[in-house]
Amino acid sequence: MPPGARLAELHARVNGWYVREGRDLPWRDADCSPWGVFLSEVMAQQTPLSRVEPVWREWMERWPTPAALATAAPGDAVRAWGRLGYPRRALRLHEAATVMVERHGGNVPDSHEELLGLPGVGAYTAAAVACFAFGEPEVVVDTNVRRVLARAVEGRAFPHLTLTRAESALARDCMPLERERANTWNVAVMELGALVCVARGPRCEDCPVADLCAWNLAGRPAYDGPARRGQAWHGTDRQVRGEILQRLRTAHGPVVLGLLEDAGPDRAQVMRCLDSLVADGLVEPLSRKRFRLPG
DNA sequence: AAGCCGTGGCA
DNA sequence: TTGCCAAGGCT
Repeated sequence: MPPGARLAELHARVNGWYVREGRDLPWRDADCSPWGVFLSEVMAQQTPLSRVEPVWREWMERWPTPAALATAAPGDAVRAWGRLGYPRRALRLHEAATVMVERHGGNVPDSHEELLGLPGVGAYTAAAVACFAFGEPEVVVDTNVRRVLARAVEGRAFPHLTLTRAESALARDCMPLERERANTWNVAVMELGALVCVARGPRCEDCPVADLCAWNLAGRPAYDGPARRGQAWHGTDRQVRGEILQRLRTAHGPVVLGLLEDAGPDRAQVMRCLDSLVADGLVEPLSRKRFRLPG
């Protein structure tokens, strides 16, 4: 990307904006544990932070350390997950806590590589935890960062459908070299994407780099790439799985099959979804006709 | 590597 | 109402 002076200006503006406007989220507190950061990153996957915060507080109070969660039944994690969505994340969090106890002395590992070895942790989460919990200058690329760079640098309304090598390289090249600035930059760009450079209705009037933004300078041209295919919902297995799990969450003990069969209009589909939930470890069959969250 | 995996708010 | 989108990961 741009020559050094332009890049330095970008860093100064974005980092300065973040210091003024960044949200005071609990996992951003200086005294928040790495476990708290780890929890927040997994909960935030594909999930608005407004929904994450109350659940995060409950979990931190109930399971303040990896060891505490590892001691709980996986089903307790699934129930406490509530309706955050993608409940397999709750299961993986429980598994990750177990791995931390067994292989990392009960601590969240501090390297990108070790973090990547944990269930439910991919490139983004590993980088985010290494950076936000341990100060490592990893390249953090999430949907917000991708959108900000697509606009500010590439002059496009949205990034490509999938993360490309070129995008990762661009993100790396845009990061400040100095360690502390790099750490602030990572949160700051994400925050800018979350609050100002949003997907729909970007608030360019409030953007600290509007006069440096390639997309804004080009007159904010419309997105011209391939259509982003939205995911269907009504009638899908995901909807039925969600309904089955919700019934098990709200029940306190085992639930008989008869109370699950009408979780969707198609009984065959419901049975298929029940099987897939069992296969995923989200549901435990006590017999052919009684089910509960995994104990 | 495209498709699947929840849920709810907002335009 | 319908579709889009949200601090992605896994197969």
